[in-house]
Amino acid sequence: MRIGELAERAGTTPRTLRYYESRGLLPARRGSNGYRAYDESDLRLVEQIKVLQDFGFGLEETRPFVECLRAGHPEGDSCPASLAVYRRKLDELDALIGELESVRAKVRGQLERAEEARARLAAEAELPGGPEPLCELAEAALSADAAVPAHVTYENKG
Amino acid sequence: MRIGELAERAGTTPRTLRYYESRGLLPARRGSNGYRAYDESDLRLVEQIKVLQDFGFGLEETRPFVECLRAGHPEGDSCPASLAVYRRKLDELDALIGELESVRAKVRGQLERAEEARARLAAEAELPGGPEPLCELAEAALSADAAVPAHVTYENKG
DNA sequence: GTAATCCTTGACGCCGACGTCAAGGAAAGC
DNA sequence: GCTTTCCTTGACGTCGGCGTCAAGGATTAC
Repeated sequence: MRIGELAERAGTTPRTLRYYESRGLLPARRGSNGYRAYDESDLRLVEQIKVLQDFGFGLEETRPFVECLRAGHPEGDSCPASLAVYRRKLDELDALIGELESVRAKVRGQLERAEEARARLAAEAELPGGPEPLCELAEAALSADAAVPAHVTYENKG
Repeated sequence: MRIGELAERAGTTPRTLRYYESRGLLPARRGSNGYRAYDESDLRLVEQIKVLQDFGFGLEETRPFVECLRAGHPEGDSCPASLAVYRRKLDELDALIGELESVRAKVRGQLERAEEARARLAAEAELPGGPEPLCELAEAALSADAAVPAHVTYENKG
């Protein structure tokens, strides 16, 4: 099997497979014409990498699984090193999820506080003798130096 | 206030502040010597950006907050555009957290399955007439072509 | 005065996992 | 034989948010 077929069967691209090879994850035999030659076991390697990538594993983290398979084990996670990666990833996931939930709570708190503040301002505006109700955009336009910035200069690009 | 002082007071670096300016987030007046000149209101802008960055907001997502402050509003989230960003971020966070929890469940399942498989193999090895207990590493070393790859070729680096 | 520190702009580096383009050889269909 | 498709290597581009270095001018401390 050549690189194009392996890529198609694995649902990826030749470029990706060459990249894996460059990282030492997917060594390839060569035919007499210089073309890379793969077999079914290579398909398993690529599939293993794909599954882990979908889990959010970095390429380096897939290495123990790939080497486990290449060593002849039935599954990529038949080796202790792979299990260690699983456990480390679970810890990372727990930490990350915890942080994200903390952030979500804070953002939600900010949103609620800001909405309440706006509601208060709106209520005051309704009251007789309240402040002039200024349009959001109009307010911005009132101060001259706060006009739309036309200077947007991107780095290294003009 | 010059850029170094503002950076220090905001807990960031001059490079970062120049970067914000290049993105149109933090316009700076200039002194007669060409130095950037900032005041307390600029410190508020930078602090607003920092808070949102800590929440995981991208720089572009902080723009409505910064423009809101620059328009003279009391808070960066006093404007509807900022609230919209809050809501969008909450949705993104919910989606992301959900995905991560799904991945965590899958990884945990994989870990448990793999641990169970190893336990079964260990138990079989204990039984009389069971298979030869092969060392994890020894097994890998047995197949010659699966030896440690010494070819690790990094892209564009040798 | 002079050395140390601050400021300026410009430009390249970094990380990760590839995408994309280029120049050229091999293979496959007709 | 000819065209199209596939393969090869090499090298630059992408995205975000800066870090870091370079060359040179301004300010400040002593």
